[in-house]
Amino acid sequence: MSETFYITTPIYYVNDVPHIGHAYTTVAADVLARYHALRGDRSYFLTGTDEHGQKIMRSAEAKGMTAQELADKTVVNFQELWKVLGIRNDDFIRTTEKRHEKVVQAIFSKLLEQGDIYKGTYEGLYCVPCETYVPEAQMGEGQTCPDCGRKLEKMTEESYFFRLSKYAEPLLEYYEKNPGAILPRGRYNEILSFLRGGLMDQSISRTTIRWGVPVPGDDRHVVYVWFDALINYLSALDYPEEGGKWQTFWPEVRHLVGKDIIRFHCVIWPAMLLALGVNPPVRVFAHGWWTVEGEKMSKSKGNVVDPFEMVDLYGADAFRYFLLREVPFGVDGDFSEKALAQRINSDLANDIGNLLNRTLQMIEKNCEGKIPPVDQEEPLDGELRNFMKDTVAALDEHMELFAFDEALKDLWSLVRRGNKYIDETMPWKLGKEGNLPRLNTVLHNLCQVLRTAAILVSPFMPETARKMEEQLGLSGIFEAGKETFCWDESIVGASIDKKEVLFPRIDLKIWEEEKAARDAKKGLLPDPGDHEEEISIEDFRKIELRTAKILQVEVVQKADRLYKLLVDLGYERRTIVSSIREFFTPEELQGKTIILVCNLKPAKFRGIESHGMLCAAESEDGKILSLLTLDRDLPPGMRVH
RNA sequence: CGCGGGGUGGAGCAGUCAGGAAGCUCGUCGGGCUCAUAACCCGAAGGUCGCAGGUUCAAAUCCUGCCCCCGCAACCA
Repeated sequence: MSETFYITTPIYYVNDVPHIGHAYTTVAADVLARYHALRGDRSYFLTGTDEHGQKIMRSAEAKGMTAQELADKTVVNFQELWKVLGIRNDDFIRTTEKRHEKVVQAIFSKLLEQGDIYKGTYEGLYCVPCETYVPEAQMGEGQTCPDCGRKLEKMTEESYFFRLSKYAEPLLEYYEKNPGAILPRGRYNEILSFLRGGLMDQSISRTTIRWGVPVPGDDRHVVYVWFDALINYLSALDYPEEGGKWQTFWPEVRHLVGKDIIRFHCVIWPAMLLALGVNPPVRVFAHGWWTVEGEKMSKSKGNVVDPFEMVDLYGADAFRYFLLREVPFGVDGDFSEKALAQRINSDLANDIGNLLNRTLQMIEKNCEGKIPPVDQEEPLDGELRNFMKDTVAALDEHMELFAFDEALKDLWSLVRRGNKYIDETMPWKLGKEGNLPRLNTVLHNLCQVLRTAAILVSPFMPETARKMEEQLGLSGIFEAGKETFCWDESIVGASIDKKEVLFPRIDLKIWEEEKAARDAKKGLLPDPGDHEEEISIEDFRKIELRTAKILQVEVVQKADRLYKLLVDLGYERRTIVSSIREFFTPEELQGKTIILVCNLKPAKFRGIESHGMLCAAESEDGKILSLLTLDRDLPPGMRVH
């Protein structure tokens, strides 16, 4: 019995360059869609781009383009990435397409007509230069704009409103009946408590923005970008056309979203649908966010993960595998290239790659390159077969719950079972003993395991799965249907085609060097590693730093590197000893204002007591020393913070 | 009282909703094997489950209080 699934990602804002987050959601959706295809379900997988709104228009202007030109140019980044990542979406929708705009307008008109949209006035604090309303939560101190820091002004403008308030109750009722509609559970609770707090009507049009879908019959207004964007899920299915795809796939929806946009998808969107008389989505899943090497991803840190680069370096399949295996879907996780490299080694090279390789090698050697028949069964074989069955079932359950990491763990336990089976049966020994019937059986069983593994891994790593099929000398295994997932007698006699290993091991030593070289190229040096433990501001304040003027410089006798300096702090004069002779002449130092650590415990050098330490930066090779000085004039004795 | 996530053997995590012998991956150590990508298989060491109370026959799990970390106001999934 085949079911239908409509799988979506959010539509991505074309103002961005695609990063790991976009890749994550889209890969997850792709895996889901491929898995359903594998099971013989009918699935429809949509992704796309959100191209309207203020930000697009402004960055287009800055580049001397029209908004449409900018969108046309940047949408390609996403489409390219999906190609590179092996994403097999059924459709790609852009909110600037006619097919979308006309649906937005149709929905707007319908809701206006039935009173779910009404005209009112919007009041808020507005930043004139930025041309944007700033919600209270985002305002800077004293009602200033978070972007430009200027004072906000109270503005009133005409706006259309969506009667969201009316739907708090119906939504609550719906979710109480359908606890599976929002996953994971924590998000469900979050939305419920939000709904219990009641809802306010939402402004859904703007007169200050031009780049958007015009409000039908009132083109001083454009539809606000969120109202516009959400509708893509329906417009891509030809809603409300009679016989359109939406009638097949709605409401068996699986919306995959980031946790930040869950309110739009679990409150506003289903409310819009209820207003339209359409059932809310069956399931919205909010996944977590990635940090990078333990830190928040940000452009300024320069640590944004470029998916193109990752695919380039490690291959699309390994990247896809890592994203879904490393972290439970729905939880925040950390992306680290080293962790990726380690997973490639242990999971992909050692476990699955090696299992294929060693099995094929033995078939080549002992069976003339053809998958042998079952000649002599033993109890252990039945156990293996049961294990395969159990794996298929467990994986199916986990996929249903979007527990991709668990599903992969299930599959890997089978791969490990396969490796263990080799150890238990010792086929190389069977070969030497001439026990061919048993050897054939063992190798046959291993091919069954590999076939099953190829099938089950195919949604996650389509290219790898294809290679496995090819190397096993099989064909059509992904289309054969779920009844054949864990056994197919007809593989006997297939001519294997052993090729290069699936995943070569990464030499971590070499990898470290190459990584350092790459980072250097990006303008990032390798971390020197000599960091101190974190201190509090109180700790720092304990260090009394002051400006000090160098009055006199004397060479310290019987010491090659020391100067005795007399420094002026304004309120007192002190002697300090400093080992900077190889870097400066006395004349260079004379009269300079430096930064002095004043409360350092005095120490004796060559009999001279030093009452403080000057601050200087040293090059890595120790050849250059640079004194900390002031970039404008200040008298001595001033505190440094 | 802003909101949220988290604190479980060396590292990274699961387990907490529905209480019942502390689990997984990596790493370390020892052993086995030598078909295989120095890969595979087995075993061992290592944990007061952030702290303090409470409920219970029984608490990582439920309750109360506290401490610490990390996100959210910005390119953002």
